[in-house]
Amino acid sequence: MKKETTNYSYYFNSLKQSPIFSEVEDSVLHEILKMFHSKKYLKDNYPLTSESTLYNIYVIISGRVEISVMNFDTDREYIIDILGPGDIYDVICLLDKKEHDIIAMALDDMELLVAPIEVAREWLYAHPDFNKALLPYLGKQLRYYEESASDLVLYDTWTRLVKLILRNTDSDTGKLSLINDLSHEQIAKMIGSVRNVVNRHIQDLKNSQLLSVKRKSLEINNIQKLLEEFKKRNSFLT
Amino acid sequence: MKKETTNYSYYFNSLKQSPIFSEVEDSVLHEILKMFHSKKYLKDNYPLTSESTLYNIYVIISGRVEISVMNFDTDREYIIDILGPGDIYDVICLLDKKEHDIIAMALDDMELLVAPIEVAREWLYAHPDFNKALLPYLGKQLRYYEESASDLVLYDTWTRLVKLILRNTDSDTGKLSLINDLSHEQIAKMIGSVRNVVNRHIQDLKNSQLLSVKRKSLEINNIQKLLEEFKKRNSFLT
DNA sequence: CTTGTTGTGCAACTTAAGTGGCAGTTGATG
DNA sequence: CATCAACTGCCACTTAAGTTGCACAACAAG
Repeated sequence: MKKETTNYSYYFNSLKQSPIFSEVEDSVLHEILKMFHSKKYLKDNYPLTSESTLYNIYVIISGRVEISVMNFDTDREYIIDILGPGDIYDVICLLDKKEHDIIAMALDDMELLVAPIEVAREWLYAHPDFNKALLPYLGKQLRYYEESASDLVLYDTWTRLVKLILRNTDSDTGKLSLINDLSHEQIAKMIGSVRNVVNRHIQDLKNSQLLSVKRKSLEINNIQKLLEEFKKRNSFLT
Repeated sequence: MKKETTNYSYYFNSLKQSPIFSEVEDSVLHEILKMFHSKKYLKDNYPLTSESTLYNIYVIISGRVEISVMNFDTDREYIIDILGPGDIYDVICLLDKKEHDIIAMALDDMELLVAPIEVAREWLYAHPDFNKALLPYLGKQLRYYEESASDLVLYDTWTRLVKLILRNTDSDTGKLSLINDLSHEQIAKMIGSVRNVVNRHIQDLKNSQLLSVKRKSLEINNIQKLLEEFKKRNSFLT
């Protein structure tokens, strides 16, 4: 992308806001942005195929991508993660150069930056700031995946659902973000369960006045009471 | 550790065999080894506390460590991973400096190398070879955790058990390694199930002549037949 | 050799979670 | 504004997986 490109400074500032690029010096960031070009995708499209991530690296500028895996024998699906602005994809391919067989679907209309992944690997050595900022990002990913697996084994579906809700609640406003507009089906796939079970729990939470439920929208009524109920069921988690 | 230390060359060669240090130049590796000292722990001890991993980094020279998490309300335990010679612990703390609350138990008598973790963080920048070798290691970890979570959602206990067995089978000798001497209880905790269920499946596999079972020992009788049975139950995994 | 501990096999049972089905609602689309 | 697809709420039902309990075997330690 050339400096003259329309929206150049918009993309530059977007990168600046990503934790991975924010520590990189402006001059280096201009250097890096040179190698990117922008792409747009519409909601419900599949912008990041397993093939393309072997050769390209993507930075999300706006919109969300749902990353999932399928069992085609049972038609069961598990949403591993939802990526948003500032996230890099696919970080695993960046590290080990192997194919990563997943399904990536756009949850919103999206803007991405794309660059050859081999070039991004060079940045790791040419730009220590980039390298240095990537490591904590990887740590966060490792913790997230590790906790996902642990939760699936150690907690029941009610607890996993409420953990998901609490994790995505803005502590200031008390509003849900990132998952606020998902269907029960999608929520179920995020916690490794099925729509029906999630719906049962949501009805219970609604009946105990803890949640307000509308089509594709959850809202916490009383976060204190919700936390209390959570602790009652899982006393050891303090 | 000084060059004069007994077993210095033994430790040096052990590091050389770890994928993370094998690419590091000898002179640099001597530099690195300077900062380590060795420690021994006996089977069934807890060598790596969550506290100690904030300040220290460990490299396993011999023996295995079982990494697990607990739900103290239900007494359920999940064995996240088993680390062996060449593995670093705790890689997550190395990346993000935060506490990692897990239980690490020695499965064998063990030798470890210990160094201050802050020093190891400096190596990342001082020694590009070390940095470069760490990244694929992190990629492997990410894939492993991601697959663990996916498996828990997408596959039944039989499939998870057989996947565990197959993953730990040496493709040359056909023998089990790493998990060969675990109890059914431990195997269950690795696949997120319970002893009783694992035992049921193992009896079935024994009755179909696929496994030989002794106390704390599993052996595959006919890997071809086992793979066939596996495919029959999970046709889409080719 | 005896004793105690840990691991294994097996059976009866309970239950959380998943399946299937359907009616009613909502919102998007032409 | 009529139609259709997607989402939701609620049933009754099934089942894989987990629980409890116990007898016996293997091994380790004194």
